[in-house]
Amino acid sequence: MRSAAVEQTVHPTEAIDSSLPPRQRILIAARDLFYRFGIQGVGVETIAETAGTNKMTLYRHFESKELLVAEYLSGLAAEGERFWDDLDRQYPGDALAQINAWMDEICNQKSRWRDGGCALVNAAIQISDPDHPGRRVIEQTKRKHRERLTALCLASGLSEPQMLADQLFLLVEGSRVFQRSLGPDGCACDLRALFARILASHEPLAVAAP
Amino acid sequence: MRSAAVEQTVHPTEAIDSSLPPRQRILIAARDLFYRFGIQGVGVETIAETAGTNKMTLYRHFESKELLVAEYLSGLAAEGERFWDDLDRQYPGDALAQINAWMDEICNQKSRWRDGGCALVNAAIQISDPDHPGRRVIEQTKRKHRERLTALCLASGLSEPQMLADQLFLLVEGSRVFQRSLGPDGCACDLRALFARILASHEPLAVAAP
DNA sequence: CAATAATGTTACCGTACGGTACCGTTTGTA
DNA sequence: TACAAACGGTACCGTACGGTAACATTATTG
Repeated sequence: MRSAAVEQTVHPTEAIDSSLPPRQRILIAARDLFYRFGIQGVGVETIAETAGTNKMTLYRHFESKELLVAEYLSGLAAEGERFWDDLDRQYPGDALAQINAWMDEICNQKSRWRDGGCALVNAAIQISDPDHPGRRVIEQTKRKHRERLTALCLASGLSEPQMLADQLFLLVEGSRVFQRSLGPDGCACDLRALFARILASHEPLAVAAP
Repeated sequence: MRSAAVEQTVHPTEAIDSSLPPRQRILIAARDLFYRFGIQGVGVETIAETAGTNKMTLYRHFESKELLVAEYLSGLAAEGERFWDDLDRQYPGDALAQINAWMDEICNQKSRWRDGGCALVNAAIQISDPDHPGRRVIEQTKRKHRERLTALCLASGLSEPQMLADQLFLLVEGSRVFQRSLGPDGCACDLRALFARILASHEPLAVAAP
């Protein structure tokens, strides 16, 4: 990343709360910058400066850039986990409601995810080294998310639950990555309609045409 | 990319036909290396050496790395276009057969695409600069592929063709990117079964349970 | 206050990269 | 054979990056 790219950006990385401990500020900065400019597109120096500190302090908290990346990804994983847990807490025992809430959350992306795709997927593509410590995090997290959705579908009483889960899961993965391919102005597909259609086609009682 | 990474790779980039003109060899090398190690993960020097030439000759044929990347992407786009054209030539007028052949091709990935996801998607994620000359190629190509699939679905006589197309398209995008998130050993979903299920649910005559 | 830990500052090292200048060598072709 | 175009080789420039050393400064805490 040319340091110029930081300055000219529309979101100049709104100042990070300077009362936070440096380590946390660094993670916040890393999260923002890695997501916007890519892992290889951001240098540690830029991260430190964005965090209101310097490279030395960064290296006192993180052994290497690789491990900083791994912790960045772990943070995303934890956030995802929290999201699923909240769903379960919000609609306990009601799998279908949880699925619907999950879909709503996906459609209202702007809040939790920005329009640059799934950060874990992006990282998976930006990290070519198979031994990178972040890869484990990505693989485990993605696997777990799929399993949680599968469990919900199984509990929902809908037909062919495994297929339903895969269909929904891949649809979301595809939708987010397609958005990224089209650029910020490219209008993607109508996810809400697709969700509804898929759910309907998995209704346990076969709904025949009138 | 550490040059060590090239040596230790299992596929040491099987030698490129040295009778080809340098420009073509460079594009072949670039295609292989960009795909395996990422665009930012490969230096021009490595590309030139892999192509059996040197950096100077590379810069005699390509103004900059950016433009080399753009041409790399254009090559992928052209190949995709050829694929769709071949489909139409192979099953002229039979949209459903073309759709099925497309699905087969996707499922037999290993031939045309390797197991590292769609190169265009990967590039879209690896290129953060919105003014990169490769972005136009990516956006146009992805849009066009979606349109071609939509056209086929419209001509197929299946119900709700636009939704069907989006469902299939996003499913494929998601499947390939999910594979990348899981790593080479992670078993993905059963695409064939999902395809069949989706097609069945779009049969124009409502098929009721017996 | 004293002592210790955490942070800031600056300078630096080694390496890799994108890109270019210069010159020698091959190749094709009139 | 002669000449021009294309190619190979090498050295180099400027910059950026990951990472470290050494020291000054501030906070904590007893």
